Order: sequence, then C-alpha cells, then structure tokens
Amino acid sequence: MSEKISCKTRFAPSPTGFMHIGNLRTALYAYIIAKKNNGSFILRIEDTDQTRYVDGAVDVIHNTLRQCGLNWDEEYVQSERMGIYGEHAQKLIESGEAYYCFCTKERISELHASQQEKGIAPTYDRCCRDMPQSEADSRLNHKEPFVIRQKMPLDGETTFRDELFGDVTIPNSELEDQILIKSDGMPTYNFANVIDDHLMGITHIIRGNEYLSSTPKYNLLYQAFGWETPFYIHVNHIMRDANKKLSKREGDANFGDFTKAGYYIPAILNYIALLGWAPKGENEIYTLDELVGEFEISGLSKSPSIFDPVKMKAINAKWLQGLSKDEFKTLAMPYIKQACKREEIDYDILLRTLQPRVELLTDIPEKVDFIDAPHEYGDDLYFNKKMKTTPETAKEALRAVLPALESISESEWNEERLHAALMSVVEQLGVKNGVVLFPLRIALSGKALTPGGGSELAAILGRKETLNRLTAVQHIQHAPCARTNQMPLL
RNA sequence: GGCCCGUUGGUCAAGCGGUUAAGACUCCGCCCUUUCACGGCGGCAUCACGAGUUCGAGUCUCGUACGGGUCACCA
Repeated sequence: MSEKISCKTRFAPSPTGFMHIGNLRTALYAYIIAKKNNGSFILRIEDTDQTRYVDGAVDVIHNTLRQCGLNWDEEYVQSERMGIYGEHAQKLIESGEAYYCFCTKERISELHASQQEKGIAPTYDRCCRDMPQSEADSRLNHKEPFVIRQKMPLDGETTFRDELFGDVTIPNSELEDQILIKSDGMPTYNFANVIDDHLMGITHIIRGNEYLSSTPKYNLLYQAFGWETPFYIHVNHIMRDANKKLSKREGDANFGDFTKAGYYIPAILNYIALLGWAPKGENEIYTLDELVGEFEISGLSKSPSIFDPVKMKAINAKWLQGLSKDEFKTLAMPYIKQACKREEIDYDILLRTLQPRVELLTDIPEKVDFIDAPHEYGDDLYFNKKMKTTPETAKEALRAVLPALESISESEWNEERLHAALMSVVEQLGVKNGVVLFPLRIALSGKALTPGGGSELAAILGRKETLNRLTAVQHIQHAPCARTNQMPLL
C-alpha cells in the first residue's frame, strides 16, 4: 500500500442510535490508517433504509467520534445522493454489464423454495439475463416493475487481494446476479457502497470480516465500470466469548455504556485498538496520536478476539494513574462530589491518595464515602493480625493520639506535622507504626480500607473534624462486642 | 449444505525454518508499606490433531477436527 501517495478511508455507519464498540474500532483503524498516510478520513452516513430511521442517531455518531477525537474531514449522507446511483446503473445496462429483471418477488420466492426442495442452494436463475432488448423496452414502456441486476461471469473464478489475508479466490459460480437497483428505485447497499467509495475517492476500505466473501462482487463492479479497485483491509470480529459476538442485546457493546461505567475515553480507544492489533514493542499504553505512529497493518490479527473487561479495566487504571494531577482532578471531582458533600477538606491529599487506587472513575464514591461521616462499626474492626492490633491496644493508642493531635494548631495542621506527632506517639508507646496508625484510620473513617492511612486521613479531614471524630470515639459507651463477647473498647 | 476465512497459555498476543516459545491482563507467592492500592521480584500455564517436505517445523504443504463468516429487492 506504500506505493499509493494519497490515502482516503471512510467510516460508513448506519444510524441505529447506538455505537457498537466493534464499529468504533473499525472507525478507529480507518482513522489511524488515513492519518498514518497523511490522508483523510471520511464519514458517510448510510441511511438508505428509511424504515430503520432512528431519531437522534446521527448525533450519537457525531458525538462519539468527536469525543474520541476521530475527526472526519468530509461527511456525506447517502440518502441525499439518490440520483447518482440510477445513473450509474444505466451506464452498466448500456455497456451490457447489467440487465433489467422483471421477475416478481413471488416468482423468486417460489424459485428459491423449489430449489431448496431439490437440495440446491437458492439462487436467482438468470431468467431475464438474455431477454431481447425489444422485449425489455416494451415491458418498461408498460411500466412493469423491474430491478436491475449485475451480470456475473458464468464460469472461472475471481481473485482479490486483501492487505491482511492475502489473495482470496472465489469461484464465480458462487456469485449471484445481484440486484443493483431495487424495484422502488433505491440502490442496494452493495451497489451504493461501491459507487460512493469510488466517487469519494476511497483508497483503503477498512471493514469487518463479514464482507470478505462478498468482496469479489464489489471488485467485479469496479471492473465493470473500469475503475481502479481499492485496497481492502478486513478486520476480525470482537467476540463476547469463543462463539458469540459482542452484542447489543447483551448490553456489552455500547460505547456510551462504557463511559457511564467510569471508563476514560482514551483508555477505551487504547484497549479496543489492542484487541485485534499488536504493536511492535512492549508498550501497551498509547494515545490516539501514538497509535497513528505505531500502527502497522501487519500487526492486525486474522482470528476473532475475545473482549476482556478485566484487561480493559487494567488499561483504564494505567491511564488514570498516568494522568497529571490536574487532569485527574477534573475527571475525579464529579465522582467525589457524588459521595462527599463536605467542602472543608484537603482535596490535594485526597486526590493524591485516590489516584493510584482507582481502576474506574465509578470506584471513587465508595472510596470517599467516609468523609461526610464515618461508617458505623463494631469494636472487632480493631482486630488486625498483621498490624498486631486489638480493641485493647487500639484504646491505648487512641488515648495517646488525641492529646498529641490536639497540640497541633490549625495553621500547623499538615501531613508532615501530623506524621511527626504520630511517630512520637509510636515511640512513646514503644510499638510498631501500625499499632497506632491502623486504629486511627478506623476511628476516623470506620473502615479498614481507605485511600491513605491514618495520617493522610487526618490531613484530609482537617483539625476540627479529626478531633471531633477522635473525641467521639473516646466517649462512646460501647456494648460488648457480639463476636468476641469482650467488653467495649473505650 | 456450497463457498470463504481462521486455530500459540484462562484472555489479548509476539513469533515469519534452528528461540530456554516474548510481553501484558488474571491468579498465586514474596518484598516494600500506616491498610488497600501502586511499585519491585518470582511462579503456574500455550503451539487443535494427523500425515508430509526438511538435517531441523509453532513457522511450509496436504488432510481432519473445531470455530467464525457468507450465500436477501438488510445494511
């Protein structure tokens, strides 16, 4: 493909109101291949089937591509181009490459039924193919309904080249005299596609594997018009599991659902690019621009790829961890606000402790929900084998912590100062760090797992709230712990 | 069913006639650590099967099996 200087690719979705992740990946590859060759990327809305029209569906396509940064250079809407397909079909009739067919739908379905009875594959019997011109003219004059069909070669075989699969040869006997123009005057998808791709100057056609066996028909059309055939790149399918495609019905294929689920858009693109394509080196994290730089058609995979949400999460986590402080803040704040209304906290520390712990943005609310109010908990939470803590050691530690922290003034309330004060308590008690810090975490949050440890939590919550929570814990009259049946801690 | 395409660990995958068959995710162990996470180190686990070509086959050829696609006046 390198001998071609110009390169133009297209994404040709039909507006269904839904952006399938597999379609998006096809668009991504088409965009990348265009940009890699300094070419252009075209969006073509394939809306010839007006019965399938969905309100706002085109907006979904536009918004998704924009959000992803897949900016298109030109846009066409197929329904606005209806005139040109009939003209082209006429040319084919004139050159003898196509013919009028007056067979009714009823005749065709009877034909197919009888073929099936005989165990033959149903196919059109080319009944009208050799009709004399005079008869055709007369039937046209009588306004008989007709379709226009393409004359396929009756024998031999057709070979086309796919840039990934290599040469693919199909016997011409497999090819039906396909309909180009339907009886309502509309072009079939196959016909409109070829005409549009040629007229728009598409040089590289990137599309799903399902078109592999119909590509000879497309090439035969190009040849019938005397047009140069494009490069083909057929990409593999994304599967749900070994023999099921990712489906709309299962709700596991919609781009919009992934953004709602807390995925970061560049990470989504990154992951789907890697599904069915492998870079040369060992890096796995790529921006869109980097993908453009790294992409090679030879890295595409021919066999189907199974979508792995676990791996996608891991890629998402790597992306979030790699963001700058400010970028992460912008993304994380809305999620923090969902669970945390309190304003007077140290967001810098919170964000810093949060960032390496978040896989999906939607993980955040659960991680910060202790800030507004600590969780309720029983004394047994203070048992921790690894930290060597029990409710009794916790009680002693927290008794010592309270005055130590009270002695820090509002203006000195920062991480270093807090850490130093807590370390001196550790030293004073002659215990390991965890014996003091683990109970502090629980006293401040009511949770055994928090972003950051005791000193970070104290810094995040601020002096007033920290001391309130510590004081509350000192004065509460606990009932005996149900599990241990021991007397209350404090 | 005909035709077309595919098949390397659980998943994504590298590999292009000679490799101890990369790497990533997952899982497990260890280290670090105020928990978890991050990070570091280590581990489990793969060439669908059968012939052939070759000194030598995951790599080439042919079969078989399995999987997918396609055979519309849908796109």
